[in-house]
Amino acid sequence: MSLNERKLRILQAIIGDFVSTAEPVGSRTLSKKYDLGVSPATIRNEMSDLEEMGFLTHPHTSAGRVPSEKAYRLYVDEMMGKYELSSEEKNRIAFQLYENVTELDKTIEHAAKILSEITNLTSFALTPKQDQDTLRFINLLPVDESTVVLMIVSENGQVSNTALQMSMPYTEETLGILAKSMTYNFKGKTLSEALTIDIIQSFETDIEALSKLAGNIMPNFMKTLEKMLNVNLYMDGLSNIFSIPEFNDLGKAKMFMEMIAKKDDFTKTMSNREDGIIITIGKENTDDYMKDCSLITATYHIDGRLVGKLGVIGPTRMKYNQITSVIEYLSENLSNSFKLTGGNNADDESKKDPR
Amino acid sequence: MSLNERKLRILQAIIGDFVSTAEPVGSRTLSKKYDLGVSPATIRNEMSDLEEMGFLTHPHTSAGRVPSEKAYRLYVDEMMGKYELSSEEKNRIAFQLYENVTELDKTIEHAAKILSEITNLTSFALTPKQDQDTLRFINLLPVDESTVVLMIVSENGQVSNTALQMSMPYTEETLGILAKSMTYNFKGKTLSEALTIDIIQSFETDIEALSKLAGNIMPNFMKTLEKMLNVNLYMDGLSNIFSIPEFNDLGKAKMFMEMIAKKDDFTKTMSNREDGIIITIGKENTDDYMKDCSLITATYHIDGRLVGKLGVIGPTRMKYNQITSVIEYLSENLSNSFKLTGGNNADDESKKDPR
DNA sequence: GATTAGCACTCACTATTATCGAGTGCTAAC
DNA sequence: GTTAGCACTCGATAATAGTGAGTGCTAATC
Repeated sequence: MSLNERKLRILQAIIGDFVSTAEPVGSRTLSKKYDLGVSPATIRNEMSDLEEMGFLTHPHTSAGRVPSEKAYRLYVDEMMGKYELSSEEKNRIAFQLYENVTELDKTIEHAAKILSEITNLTSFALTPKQDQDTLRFINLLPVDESTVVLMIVSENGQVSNTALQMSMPYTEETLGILAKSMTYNFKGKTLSEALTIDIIQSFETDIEALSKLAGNIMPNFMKTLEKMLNVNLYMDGLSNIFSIPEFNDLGKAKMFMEMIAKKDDFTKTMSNREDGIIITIGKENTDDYMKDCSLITATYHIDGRLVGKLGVIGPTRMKYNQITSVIEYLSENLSNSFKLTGGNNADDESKKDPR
Repeated sequence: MSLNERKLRILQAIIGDFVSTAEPVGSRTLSKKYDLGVSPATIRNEMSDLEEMGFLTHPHTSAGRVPSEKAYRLYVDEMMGKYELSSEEKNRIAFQLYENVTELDKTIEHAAKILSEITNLTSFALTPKQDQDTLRFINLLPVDESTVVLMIVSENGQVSNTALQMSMPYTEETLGILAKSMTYNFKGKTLSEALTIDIIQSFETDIEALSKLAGNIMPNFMKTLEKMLNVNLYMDGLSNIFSIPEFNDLGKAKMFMEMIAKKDDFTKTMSNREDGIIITIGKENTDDYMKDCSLITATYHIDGRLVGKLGVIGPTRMKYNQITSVIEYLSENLSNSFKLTGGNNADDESKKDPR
């Protein structure tokens, strides 16, 4: 038994219908809605074959057919035509995204929002892993008698600072020397490399004052480095699950929410996914708790190097073609938007110094 | 008809029972579970009185009684005994909170998490409004030929910086003069004051190079100020709503989620609430969409000045006494934890410079 | 006069049964 | 190979009866 042209057409029609209605589709409906040129009886025979081949299943004897995960995989790999984004979708992505380009994190957060609004699914986005970023410039600035600001600038332009309340005296001069020396020592090292070095050791100097100052500042330096490596997870469209028939029962909705709420696990799973557009359907997902969901993720680049992820999670029944195109377009725009602001500026968020 | 001792005892018993079971409570149950010293028939009579007085309602004729919002209000105002936190609760708050004191935003986020875990409700926390914070120090640092970092330090220790990609030449000297002049002009002004000044105007100088440089930097300066004023909202325990009988129906759960998902509205509502511990029950809430919920919020202080909010939102049936105590204890600890780290340090989160 | 026992009545909830119809699978005719 | 016809399946919906927690009233009791 082979997957001839007609079988493929029928399968495609079933997938299309089921994806939009969420109802098992029967032979009569199919022959009425789609111009297949054969009678329901013939369709029934073909369906029966398709079921035998594993592309369709039966919720129960007297129900219509439902595509299996194997069918979705076939669809995604071979049958899914290119989806052309509507101009409304394109505008939305382009305008709303550019409108919000100020700070990386905010833009990423916003991208997740747009994505969930267009797809009506739950979306998420990860900020780039910064572990390939290298140090470029370190400075220590006296603000007043007891406050020093430690500032770190990375090659990618990440700027981080920490207000230190000093418990020991210092002079502007020693600070300057220390800063220069730190820059000299760490420039060009990746953040993770810098972290693995025994930093305090490496700063033994003969000048006692300097060595003491270094001992004071280094722990904070490392803490800050750690923070610069952080990946942030943003999610949006959580309440969309209530409009998805698959989760139309409290137990399932709850499971979904709980899966999503474990941010650490989720972040890990997502950052482990390969680059490019990746679609995993149902049981293809390695995590047990996602066996009922499909996941579409894409990578976005900044400077052709920094890599973040964004995507959606939903039931296996989803509009793979539309969503894939939207994610693709969005991730391209995201990459571009950061290129374009190049000549301009980039901001850094600020935090409080708890005294 | 007066609220005599016995009526109060009965009312309290009903509230207590209903709060923990979520089931309308009947006279027989009441007389069995609580030692009220009277028969069900008497209780029925009293209940009937309490209903007439507006403290109880009847879902339907043959059901038990349910406390009205008026009853909760009475309970909260007059009958609610002091709830002593269990040592487990205390430990949890104290340890878990201190464990995480690094950066204001992270700590606040963590506080929301602890709160939702202890109360099993949805919690939220707002970072402080910074509008009374004043400027203290402004600096411009050359990083390389085309990159300058604008750094702003506020009196509260907030540190913010922006990596600027310069489109015009500059010297270290002019940068220094401009920074000093900016500090001189803005020191002591609140962030919001600084924002309302026509900043560019105020920087007309006779030195052309300087004036040009200022024109280049000022827009970014203002953007950064705006960001320093931002209030962030953190939420946790969203999936808790699935365990609350009141939301045990998809429609209601959805409404709840959608209400919560409008972050901007929600943030506004919360920051408008008065200081101290505020309990609003059902229709007491001014926002229409919260008419079925109760809200308990508290204020936390930092440096006796900076004020943020945290609280929980849930059904009108909630453990007012426990939750109030937890929130109170948590907000105190939050205020203290920032005092205690005083001698130490405080970090600033870093962001990416998109080029 | 307050309290309580007794009892009829109410009404949500559950289980049971009947009905309906979309859909299949088989057979026989085209 | 395709199709019409038809019996059969089974989930979904509606109708019905039964159950029990709970009330409200009345009359007896303390």
